[in-house]
Amino acid sequence: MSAPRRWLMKSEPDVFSIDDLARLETGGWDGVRNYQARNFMRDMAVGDKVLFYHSNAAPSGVAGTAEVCRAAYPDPTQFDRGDAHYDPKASPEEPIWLQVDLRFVSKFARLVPLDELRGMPALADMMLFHRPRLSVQPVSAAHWRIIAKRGG
DNA sequence: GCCAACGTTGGC
DNA sequence: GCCAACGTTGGC
Repeated sequence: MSAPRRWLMKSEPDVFSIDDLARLETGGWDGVRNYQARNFMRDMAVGDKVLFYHSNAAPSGVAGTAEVCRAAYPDPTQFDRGDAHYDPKASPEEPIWLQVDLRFVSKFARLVPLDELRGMPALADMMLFHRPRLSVQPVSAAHWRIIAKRGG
């Protein structure tokens, strides 16, 4: 088995925060409606490590870590007419959107804010800065170590 | 297959 | 809440 890969996944803390994941222990990452983000989730395996990023927050930044506890499967909200993420083009026979489930691992002693990440030359090629709207993205082991150290 | 219009993300 | 960036849709 290959070493677990590393990812960054964004969530608005008003909707679902690191504290919510800590309380629930596991959570489903549904509602992703972007093809590139979906494809990254398709590549995930159980045990992959995830930086939990708070977006649209004050401040935004990396709040903790999680791990993939269930590999990609069809996101049921795409079939639910009453759901904000309903997709009329999807069907149970031909699903379009995927989700993974995450298990809480750690909450950082301090949130590592975006502007701090941005100020670090060692992180300059993070996808976070070059694909600012991508909500699921890979993270190198080196970048992971730097960020986790900052989080305490 | 181009590209304008539109909708959404996410920093601030 | 504003709005820039950018992904997606749809007319042609």
